[in-house]
Amino acid sequence: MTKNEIADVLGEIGVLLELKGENPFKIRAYQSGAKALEAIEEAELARLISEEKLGTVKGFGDALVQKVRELHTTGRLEFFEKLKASIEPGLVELLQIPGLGPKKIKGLHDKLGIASIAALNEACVAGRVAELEGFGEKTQEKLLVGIKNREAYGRRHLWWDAREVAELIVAGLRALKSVTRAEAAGSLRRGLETVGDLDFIVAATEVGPVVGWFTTMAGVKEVTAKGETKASVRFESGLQADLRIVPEDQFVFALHHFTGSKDHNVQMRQRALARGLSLSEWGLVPAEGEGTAKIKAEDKRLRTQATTEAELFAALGLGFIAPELREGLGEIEAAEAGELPRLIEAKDLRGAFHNHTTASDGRNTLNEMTAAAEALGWEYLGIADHSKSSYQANGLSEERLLAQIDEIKALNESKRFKTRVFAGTECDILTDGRLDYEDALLEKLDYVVVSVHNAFTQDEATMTARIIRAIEHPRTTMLGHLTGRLLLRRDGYQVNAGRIIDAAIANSVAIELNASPWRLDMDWRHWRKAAERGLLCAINPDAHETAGLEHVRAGINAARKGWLTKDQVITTRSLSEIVTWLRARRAK
DNA sequence: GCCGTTTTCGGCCCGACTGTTTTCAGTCG
Repeated sequence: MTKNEIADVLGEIGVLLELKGENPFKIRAYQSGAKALEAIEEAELARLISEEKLGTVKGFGDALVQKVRELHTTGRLEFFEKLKASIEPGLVELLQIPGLGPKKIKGLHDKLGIASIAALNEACVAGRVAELEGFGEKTQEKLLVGIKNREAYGRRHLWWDAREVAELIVAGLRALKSVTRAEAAGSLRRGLETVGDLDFIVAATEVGPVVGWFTTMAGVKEVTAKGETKASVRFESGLQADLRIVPEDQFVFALHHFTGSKDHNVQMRQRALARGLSLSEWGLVPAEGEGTAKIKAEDKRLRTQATTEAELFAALGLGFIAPELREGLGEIEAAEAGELPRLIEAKDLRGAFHNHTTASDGRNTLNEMTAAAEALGWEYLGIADHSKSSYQANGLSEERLLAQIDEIKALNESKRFKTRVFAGTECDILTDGRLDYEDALLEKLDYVVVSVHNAFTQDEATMTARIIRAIEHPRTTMLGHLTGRLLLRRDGYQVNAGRIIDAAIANSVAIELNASPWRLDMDWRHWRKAAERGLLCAINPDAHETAGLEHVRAGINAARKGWLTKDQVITTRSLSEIVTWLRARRAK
């Protein structure tokens, strides 16, 4: 069984144990085990298991080591199967209804036999839920609303879309007279590829006008909460936004708390406790110990003062941890050791390689795309239109590609733009791993991006071998979207990422971080280790129109989440360095 | 189930909110 499949099983065990009313810390152990597993590479896991070293990884004790080993070697886990059989499958989906946790679900199941959302809906409508002990009219009403909202608004939103909305809201909040500070927090600030809802933290001298503006801004469909210090609204799109207003001296603590992630916060609080301090959204105060009086949060003399997050981290002996790194994946240890990466920034980018024009399925011409790249200050723009087999995308025949090469050559010679254009292709990887053009034609190009666009249902071994064969082709420069996933729409094809990364490193082929907001592929979770081992990243917007070039911003985000530095990203290099790099690759 | 400058047991992050109760359990972030 693969690493990700094992992680899924561990996560599922956590959910099932939750429904069983198990010890929350046991549940957490499974969940953190699942998460830790995701951060390990496939081959690394195999090595740890065969050398019996998995137990040395933080979070894996005897029980988890045994279970992971059983799953890895046999693909099954008796414990899991028995557990699954002991719980009605419908109960799991009930956890998705806000207000329902394991205890209430157990009550509903034991007393009313409810084991599905449909059955819950029926019981609520019939008024049977309100009669239960521990439930009431209001709970019943809330559950009905929750069921309805789940259907209408249950989905997450692309980071890109959420960011657009959030930037307008932050600007609006900052423009209010009583607002001294305003920031977006949550998974949006951490740059996660999809966002559940928006969180805004505001410091203000007066609460009323802020809540008033927030609940009446354009696009608000429904005000779901409105109080003294917080408010929640829902937009037409289904996106929900929460506002929290705090005194100025608490702003940094609230911002840090609501930025999360949860795992990061847990580790930060543990660290605080180890130093005799208690960290919360309200501040950093001496922890209550045996026999000491309860610390009043209002006692300012005891509170740590911080006006920036850097000061908050410093108070716990840490360097500033960028929001993108706050996933509880080792950033605190790195900060303590002074080994945080100097993360790539948007201004570091000098160009990109994977872009389309009207020659295939793009919506802007070569000239328009080049003008747009020049406006962004890019030193170079790579054009990689689809190859002939991508018939649905108007892929280029040999003749048309040759004509495009000439067109690009003429454009460069005309010196019409400061931006240098490279002639490339997004060459289909055929089902058996061969490339879609003959070598003689590929020779004429500055570079070659290879991508999978068909036969998505091949099994993992076949797909992996197919891609590796393409990577081993001497003319291949970089691999396009590793999995072909479309966020919130479809999963990627099955690939063994570890083996493909190995092959790319061995063949000096870069892997693309496709910056299209609905791709962000290869996933940020792979990048840290892959880059440490020497894999080069190319942040490519996969632009199909001029506006699409700006998607590199989403790619920068994902790269930062993957701990990438400027040096690890080829598209930060200058034009002359790129020319040298491409020439060296062609000579290999 | 994990873990150890309070180490092999007894902790494990913290506080608000809600709805239900009449002092608090459950849920949420």
